[in-house]
Amino acid sequence: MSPHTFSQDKFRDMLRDAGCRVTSQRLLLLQLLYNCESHVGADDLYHLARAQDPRLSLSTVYRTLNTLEEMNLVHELDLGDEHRHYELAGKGSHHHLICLECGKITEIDCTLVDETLAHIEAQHDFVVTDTQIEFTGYCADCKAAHSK
Amino acid sequence: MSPHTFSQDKFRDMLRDAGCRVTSQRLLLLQLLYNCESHVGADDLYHLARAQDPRLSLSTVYRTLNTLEEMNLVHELDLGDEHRHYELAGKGSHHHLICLECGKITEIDCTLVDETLAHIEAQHDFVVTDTQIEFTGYCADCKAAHSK
DNA sequence: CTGCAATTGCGAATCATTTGCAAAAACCGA
DNA sequence: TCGGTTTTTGCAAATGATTCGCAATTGCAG
Repeated sequence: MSPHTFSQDKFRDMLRDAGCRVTSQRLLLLQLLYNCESHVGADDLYHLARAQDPRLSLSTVYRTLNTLEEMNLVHELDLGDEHRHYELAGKGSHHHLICLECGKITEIDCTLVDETLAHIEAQHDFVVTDTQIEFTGYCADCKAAHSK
Repeated sequence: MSPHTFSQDKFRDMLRDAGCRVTSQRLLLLQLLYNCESHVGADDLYHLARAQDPRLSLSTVYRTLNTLEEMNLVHELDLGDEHRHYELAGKGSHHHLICLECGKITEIDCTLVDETLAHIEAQHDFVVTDTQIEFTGYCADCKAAHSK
């Protein structure tokens, strides 16, 4: 039993409900995404996964991530970074503060966003299915150093 | 005189003020960015530019875009798309509605955003230098077709 | 006008992500 | 439980966007 093993049955059901096969690779990746405090890159996930299943390939990580995205089990984040990040759907918000100096990414929660969203939907006759908000700048630790 | 030729002198000054050399390539690219209704990809810009200067290279487009970004004359947008988009700083907001069906990107303006921003800065002791907000979903034209 | 440093163009390199294909697994029904 | 069928996997090679090395060209200060 690895640390933090989550009921595999839940993942099994999620996969079946979405009409796709339950494989050990998919279960493992879901498990890892679940254990992650927040978003991970495909490559990070690959290395984490290899620790438990050394035969798993990077293509499988990408393919699985795409599949999970299509069935809305994970969300894809396009941070300003050079590669995509992913997070299990339902965990945390999709709003981030990105520090230009140290690169730290902080997840934020903001009630005003819901209001904004309602406003947008009404005004533009648009159905919003996903929201991504990023504020780039300097975090508390770095802003002093930078303003100098 | 091409249509919409904007005072090249202004661009010339912007470049000089930023401490970099004024080249015909940079002026051309700035001009094109200025004429664009909104954001363009590097490749789009390359093709537009080749129409006027067939010897300009794609590397130059990328290099120029990066230079202009560093001096804050253009903003880089990371839409969910597979490649980056750019827009002249000061033009339009950085908030977009992206339709998952037809791919149309609509720029939006939202006053609530400023409020949200002030809130964030205060609460997280973070200095925001750039904001990027994306709402993904289905536009007026596509939502009927999709909900079926 | 001259010389040096910044910029360009070209092609080759890189990096993340995707794809083709044969082998391996999962699932459905008997 | 056992095949047969279909989906998934692993591997290696392909792709597409972006960057880099380097020699040739250009901008600009003196």
